[in-house]
Amino acid sequence: MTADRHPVQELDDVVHQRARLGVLAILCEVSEADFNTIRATLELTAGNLSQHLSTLEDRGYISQRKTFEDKRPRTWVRATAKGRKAFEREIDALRSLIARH
Amino acid sequence: MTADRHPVQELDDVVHQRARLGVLAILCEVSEADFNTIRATLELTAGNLSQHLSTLEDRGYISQRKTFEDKRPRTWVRATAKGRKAFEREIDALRSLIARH
DNA sequence: ACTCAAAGTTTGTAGTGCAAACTATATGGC
DNA sequence: GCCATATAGTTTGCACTACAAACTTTGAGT
Repeated sequence: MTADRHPVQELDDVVHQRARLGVLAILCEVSEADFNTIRATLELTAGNLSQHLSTLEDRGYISQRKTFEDKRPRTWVRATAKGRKAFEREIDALRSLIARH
Repeated sequence: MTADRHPVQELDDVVHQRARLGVLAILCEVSEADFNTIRATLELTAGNLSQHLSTLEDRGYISQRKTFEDKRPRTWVRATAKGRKAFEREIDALRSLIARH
């Protein structure tokens, strides 16, 4: 009788957060997205997004690429393999949560 | 061109939290559960669960029924209609998130 | 009586999430 | 040229949250 864990226990706190979940969701759809597109899509303030990206980067879930386009700074973001895996795990956990329902 | 909102924007912060999501998930499976069963299922400390239940109660998502059984206090918890609806909305949002994937 | 256990609640602290304020560069009037 | 406004973010400061440790209360064992 293995005490099966409840699906919510498989959730990663870094991933299971509204803004960051949105960021990873976007970055798992497209290979790369720029700061402002993410900001607008999720309707976050720039400051808020900036911090969440740092958190995700510190965890190795995303990478940021700072470029200049038309002499203006522009930040491109992409999910790392680790980040994609973490997102997959979240999705799996959510799937089993929904499946129970 | 309606700027469709991203699914994560539909997530309710009170519901979209590991512990509370677990509580609601359990309470939407069974009509009533007692404090310690929830605590053990989700592997939460009593103090932690106590607070999350208060949060959910303040929001009107659950109701608590304090009883005495064998002269020992025992707390029974159930989801309110409002709580079930909130959980449904969360599930719907998660479903569309997963669907995109 | 004294100790241990059960069932929670309250309290204190560390961490998180958010927007306002700030930095830096570019563009448009005048 | 210089000031105002815009763009693209980062840093800072505060309010809130989440967690566990400490506490409360009653019961059972010896």
